Order: sequence, then C-alpha cells, then structure tokens
Amino acid sequence: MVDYLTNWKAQIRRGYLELCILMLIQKYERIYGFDLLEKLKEIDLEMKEGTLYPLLNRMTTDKVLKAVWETENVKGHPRKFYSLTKEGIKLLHEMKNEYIRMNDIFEKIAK
Amino acid sequence: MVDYLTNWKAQIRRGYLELCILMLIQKYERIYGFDLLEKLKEIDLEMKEGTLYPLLNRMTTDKVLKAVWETENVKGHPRKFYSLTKEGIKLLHEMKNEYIRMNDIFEKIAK
DNA sequence: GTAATATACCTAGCGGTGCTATGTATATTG
DNA sequence: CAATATACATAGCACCGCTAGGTATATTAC
Repeated sequence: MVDYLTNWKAQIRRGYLELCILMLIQKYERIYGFDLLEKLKEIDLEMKEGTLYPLLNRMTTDKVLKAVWETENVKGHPRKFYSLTKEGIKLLHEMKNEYIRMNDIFEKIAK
Repeated sequence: MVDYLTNWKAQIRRGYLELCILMLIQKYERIYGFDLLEKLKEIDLEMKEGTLYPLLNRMTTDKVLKAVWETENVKGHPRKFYSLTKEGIKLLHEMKNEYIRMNDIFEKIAK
C-alpha cells in the first residue's frame, strides 16, 4: 500500500486527466499520443503511457475522439492522430462547466 | 450503464470530495455527519450518505480524523462528531497545494 | 397507542480508471 | 548488430463514489 497522499493524488486525477487531454486535443486540433505525452510533460502534467493510451482508445470507442493512422511522410513507427468529434466538443463544453462549478465551490469553502 | 457525462462526474468527484470534507471539518472545528450533509447541500455540493459515512470512517481509521460519540444533551439518535488530527491538518495542507497546482494547469490550458 | 416522519449512522457489492509492468514494432546511431 | 529513440498496446491491481438496502431513537399525527 502506498502512502495516503500518493493514493489521494491518483484519485484526484480521475476525470481531471480526461478533461485536460480533451482540452489539449482541441487546442492542437489533431495530435498523436506520444507527442501529447511530451506536451503534458512540458506543462508539468506528467502522465504514464499506460494511462494515456487506454484513455485515448476508450474515448475513441465512445466516439468522443476520432483516430486516424498516419504512415506516410513518417519515419519510424506509424502515428495515430486524434481529434475531437462533434460529440466530443459538446461533451468537453459540459465537462468544463462542471469543473468550473466545482472549483467555485472549492474557493468558496477555502476562503 | 449510465451516460458518459454522468460517469465522468462521478470520477472527477474522487479525491475532490475528500478535500472539501476536510476543509469543511477544519472550518467548523467539529461537526457530525448528518450536519455535514446539510452544509454540503447548502453549498450545492450534494453527497450521498452511502458516500459520506464510509469516507468519514475510512479517514478515522487512517488517523486523519478523530471521532467522538455524543449522547448527552442530544434528543434522538446519538451523534458522532469528527475533527482533524494533527496528521489530518498536515495532509489537508498538502492536498490543497496539489489541488491549486492542478487548477493552475487547467487554467493555463484553458486560456 | 401506533403509524408516519425526521434524525442519524451503517454496509455489501458494482463499476470504472490511474498505475505498474511488460510487450511489440520501426528506424537511427555507434 | 547492439543500443537507443520513437510509438503504441494491454492484463491486472487497488481504490472510491454510488446504489440500495438496513438499523435505531424521538417526535408528531391520527
């Protein structure tokens, strides 16, 4: 068993990571997983491969994202590019609203 | 299976609820579960009994909270009052720091 | 007097996700 | 040709929010 704080940090990331990923994909319009991992590291939001790839696959299955393999003009391993579906854009909008609502409550309690 | 957004809302509440509960207990110094449920409702952060009570018990077991039964001067069912332990105060401090760090990242992506 | 309501706490079990650990494949560099 | 960098994938564990029930005491309604 890991310590209390470490476990809590894993819990609070639930849902939050998904929100951040969707916002980043919207920002870049289209991006592949490995690149996303680097962008996440740059903004101090490190994420494990074993967390990101299953998340991206799940969101694709659920039609929140659409995925396109890119093999041409690419040296090395082929890349899978993700972008938001129309449904994903709508979902992200509602998720952001809920996040902001929750943060407002946090700040109301904190002050 | 519930819809995507409903499930996501349950996920993003993980850890966040624990943080809010600890902040509220600190604010009121000592409070019992049922009262906490009402205070949560007042600030539009409704929580189910089946979520709150196991959470309070877990945090008590983990020495984050201390619990005291109060039977005197109380009509009806006895009440269990909770307050933060020294360890709980320290933990809450670190949890708030992490939450704020995460919210900063959210805002950096959002703008 | 007893049925209904309000107050107050509790628990078994389900479902979903972040992480660990490991695996696969291609191209470049030493 | 071994090592490294790039790139994606998955099985399984641990944990927590919620559902759906339950117990117990005191007051109010009829």
